[in-house]
Amino acid sequence: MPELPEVETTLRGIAPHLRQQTIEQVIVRDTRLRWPIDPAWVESLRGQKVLGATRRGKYLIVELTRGALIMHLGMSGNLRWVPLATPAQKHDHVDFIFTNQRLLRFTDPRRFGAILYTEVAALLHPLLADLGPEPLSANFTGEYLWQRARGRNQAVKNFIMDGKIVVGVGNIYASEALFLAGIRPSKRANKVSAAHYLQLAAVIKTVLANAIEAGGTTLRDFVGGDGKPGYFKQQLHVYGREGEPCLRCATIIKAQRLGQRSSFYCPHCQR
DNA sequence: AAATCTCCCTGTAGGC
DNA sequence: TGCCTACAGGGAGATT
Repeated sequence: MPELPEVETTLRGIAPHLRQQTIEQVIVRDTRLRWPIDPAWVESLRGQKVLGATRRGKYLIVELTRGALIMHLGMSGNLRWVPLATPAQKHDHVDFIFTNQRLLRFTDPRRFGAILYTEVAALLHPLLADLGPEPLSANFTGEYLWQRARGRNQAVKNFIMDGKIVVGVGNIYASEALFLAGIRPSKRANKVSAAHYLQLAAVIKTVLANAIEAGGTTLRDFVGGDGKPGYFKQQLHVYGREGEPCLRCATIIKAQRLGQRSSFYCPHCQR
């Protein structure tokens, strides 16, 4: 399921062939994504040139001559290059065809994903305007996390999964980062020490960077912009390992639901 | 303001 | 084999 590393992997896969290309045609087979796709702006895409592609949190932004596409992969989405005229399969909802005869295809079985168009600066869009810092940027630090945690009584796992605090940390990497930092997921955010937040910020950066390096985590059906799966699953320490021994101390990994999400931790390594 | 809850959706796994 | 149910989860929006 796409978290920040999977979105970054997608971006890196699609970006090289996007730049300076002109949209020739957009085929929408199903408008029913997170928000319905509006046929009015779909038509306005024709003839627009791609100025660049970026990422903000888990949102992909494709800057065009007169606006920008904002895309989200949701739970099960992927965006990848396929050979022109590849027959559309079930859940292949949108095709972008460029004048160089390349085909960018958006697939999303669960349809939690989104494709939006904005004529103002994408970063000012309501969905993006209030997002927290990028975890891999220099202004995301342990000091910042500790400051934001003052007065926060929620579980630290939910705290770091809040996009207003920091973007891109989803359920898998939150569990992994808390394991690597030795912090129990259920610990109240305002009870975590400043020293532990320094650790936490550092491991969030490394776990995300390593996952990007591995091409993301493919649990079931994720593929990057080049259509290939990611290999970070092999490096997961606790996620999905309930009942199995901790890789560090052999204590049995436990699962616990926090904020309607399953969380995994080692009772011995994480306090 | 902060925290929690509900909902959107389909594929898969497990029980019978 | 098929039917049924539970579960997975990003995150916006509503509610507490």
